[in-house]
Amino acid sequence: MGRTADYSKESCTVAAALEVIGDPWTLLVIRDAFQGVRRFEQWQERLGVARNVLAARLKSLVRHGVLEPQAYSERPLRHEYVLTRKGKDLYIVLLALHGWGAKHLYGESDAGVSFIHKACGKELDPTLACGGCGEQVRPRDLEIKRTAGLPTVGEVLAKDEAA
Amino acid sequence: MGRTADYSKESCTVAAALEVIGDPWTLLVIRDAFQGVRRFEQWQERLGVARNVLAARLKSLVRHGVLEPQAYSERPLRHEYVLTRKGKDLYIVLLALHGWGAKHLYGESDAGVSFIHKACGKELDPTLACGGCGEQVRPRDLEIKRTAGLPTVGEVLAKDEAA
DNA sequence: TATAGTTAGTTCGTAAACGCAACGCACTTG
DNA sequence: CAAGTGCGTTGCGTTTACGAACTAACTATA
Repeated sequence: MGRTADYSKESCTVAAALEVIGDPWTLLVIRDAFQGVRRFEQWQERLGVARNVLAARLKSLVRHGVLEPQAYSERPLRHEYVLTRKGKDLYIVLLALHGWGAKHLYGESDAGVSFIHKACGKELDPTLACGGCGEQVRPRDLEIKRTAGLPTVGEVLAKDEAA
Repeated sequence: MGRTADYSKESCTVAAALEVIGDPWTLLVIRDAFQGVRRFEQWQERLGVARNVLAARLKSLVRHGVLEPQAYSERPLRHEYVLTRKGKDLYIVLLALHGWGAKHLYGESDAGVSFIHKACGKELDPTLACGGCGEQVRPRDLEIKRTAGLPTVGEVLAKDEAA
C-alpha cells in the first residue's frame, strides 16, 4: 500500500516525525488547521480527500497529540479538532516546506500565497536560527553529535499508544 | 495505493513541495544523502526499503531536480546521486522535522543524534528567521497575503516533466 | 576460462492502503 | 414526519508498497 512504510526500526528524530506526520494528506490537514479549519466537513471539502482517509488521519493525529478533540455540542456529540502545543510547533515545518516550494517549484514570482514578515515588510525567506543564541544557522555551522544507544522510533512512539 | 494522494489540483506551495518529497521514504533518502550516501546499495541497506521503491524514488528525485546522477564508472555504467542546490535547500526542512521530533517525540534527553550549534556550543533549537532582515520569526509576526490566480500544483510541476 | 562477487536495478505475486460512492446514526429544522 | 446537517463507517475496485527472486554488465579470483 502507500504508507506501509515502517520506519519503526530506525533511531532517528526525522523518521519519528515522519511516522506521525508523514502519511499522505496529514500535513495538508495540519496546514488547514493553521488556517482555522476545525471540522471534518471543512477539511473534506477543502482537500477533497476520501472521508475514510480523513477520519483515519484525524484519529491518528489525536492519538499522537497533535490535534485535540473539543466538544462543541452535546446531543448530538460533536467535536472539533484544535491544534495542541505540539501541533502548533509544526508551524516551522510548514514554513520550511512553503519556503522551499516557493523558491524551487513556484518561481518566486507567482507563489500565490506569501508570508510577509511584518517587522521588515518583505516576503519571508525562511532561514534557520538557533533558538538559544538567536543567530542564523547554516548547515556548516552545525556539528552532528551522536549519543549512543538511542531508542528506536517504535519504542518512542509506543509511549503515545499507552495513553 | 498509499501515496495515490493527488494534490495536483491544489494551489499551494506546501502541497507542491509534498508532491515532490511527500512520498514514503523520500525524505529519508534525502536525509541520508546529507550524510553522504550516494549509491543505491547504501540507501537500500540503511533504509531497508524495497528495491523497486527505492529505484522509483531516486528516479523521481532526479526528475524533479533534487538529486543529480553523476557517472563514477563507465563500463559498467554506474552513477551516484548527489544533491543539487535545490536538494541542499531541503536541509531546513529536515532540521525543522528533527527539531520537532526531538522536542515532542524523543524527550529532549535521549534524542541520539543532536545538532550542536558551533557558535554557541548549545544544541540547536531550530527557530525560523527571516532571511531578509535576520530577525527571528514567530507565527504571529507573519502576515499571510494571497495573490490571485496562482497556478495549480499540477501546472507548476509540469515544467519539470518537460525536461 | 570457469566461478564467484559486486552494483544496480527489474519483475513478479501478495498484502495493505487509498479513492469513491453509498449507507448509517443522531439529532435539528420546517 | 419528511428533509437536512454533521460525522463518520462500510464495501468494492484500484494502486502501491513489500519482499524475494531474477537479470544485466561487468571485475576479481582460482
